[in-house]
Amino acid sequence: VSVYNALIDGFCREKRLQEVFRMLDEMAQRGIDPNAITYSTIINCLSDVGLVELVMAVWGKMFIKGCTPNMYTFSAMMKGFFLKERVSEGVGIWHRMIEEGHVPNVVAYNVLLGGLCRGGNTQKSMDMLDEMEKREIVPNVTTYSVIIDGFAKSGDLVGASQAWNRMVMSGCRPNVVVYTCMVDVLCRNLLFDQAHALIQKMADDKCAPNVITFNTLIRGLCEHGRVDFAVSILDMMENYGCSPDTITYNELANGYVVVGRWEEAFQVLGEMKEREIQMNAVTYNTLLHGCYRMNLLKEALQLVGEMVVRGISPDAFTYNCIIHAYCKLGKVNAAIELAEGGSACGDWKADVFAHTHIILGICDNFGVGDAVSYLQKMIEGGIFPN
RNA sequence: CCUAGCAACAAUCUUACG
Repeated sequence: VSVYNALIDGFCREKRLQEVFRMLDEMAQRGIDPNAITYSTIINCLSDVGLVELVMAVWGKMFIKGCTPNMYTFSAMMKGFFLKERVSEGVGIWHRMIEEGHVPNVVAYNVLLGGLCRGGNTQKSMDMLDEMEKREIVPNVTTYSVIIDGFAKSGDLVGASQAWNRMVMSGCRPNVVVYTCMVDVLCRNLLFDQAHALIQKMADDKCAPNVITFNTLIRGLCEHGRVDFAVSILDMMENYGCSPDTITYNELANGYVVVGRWEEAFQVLGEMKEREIQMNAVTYNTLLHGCYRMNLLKEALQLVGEMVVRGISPDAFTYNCIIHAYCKLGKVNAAIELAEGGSACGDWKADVFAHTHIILGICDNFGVGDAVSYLQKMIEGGIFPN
């Protein structure tokens, strides 16, 4: 079993699901019973890729085979529901775990708190710290980072600060992740100078900022039109011995797009090539979006061509951006053709975003009546309107 | 009794409408 578990774990890390299930079959053929580790590994993997239905199928099969879930299994299950925002089902797993007499550990709590935060209940997750104390489970730095990130995502600086204080009071030392969450919440409150200062402070705290910390600040600045300030952060990074990565440059390109400075956005692409920073689909999608905003159709087509030549596959963002452009130009039929002719588009299938663009396009060009029938067709096609 | 051995948690980029 351990050998198979190790193999399954390897395939899981590479997201090679067919092989994972092939291993399971092979085990059955050889009469080797999967154990809780096997199921936990698989459920965790499926949860990570968002296949909740499959998760539930494996979970059910585990019971049929007479295998009992342990803490790892329950945590992996919860994570699967939470990542899909199915909070009540995740909490249901939690209660079942308790009922079956398991005493949750820190990791299980961290998963639960993360789920509550995702569901918009960050305050509740903060209150759970009391419950943890009662059960004599000591929150760790991950616990606090989950909560602080929850507050950060809703822009709640007061909440984040309270969680931070509680962390410090409990004697838990912040690490780079927690600091980065604080940088994030400061940025969301437009307190860029404080975010900048915090990065300097963390170094004194024997906690070196990393590329994610800087990217967080750069993203905040770019999002709010402060792209020049963002560019200056590159120097700061250098001082801290931190090299910009693909995401850094993608953010800067987007920063220029946001303020309509498309030439400089393209210069970012040039710089990436010069410095041999790997471009990815996001890089091209960002510029593509910029092109359409600025009505640069020739450049847009060139970009798609360059993308393909470099072996970067267009993804849903790419297709949706093209569909959006077609609709804006009144070429709704071309958009529909692209959405329906998924054959030439690899794995891609039109999603809610694509259909929404088309519906808006139909409204503008053919009237609401046709849009309603299109919506009807979309629903019949299994895509639910949001 | 000792030792070894497989699994679970956190932060950063791009698309519609608002």
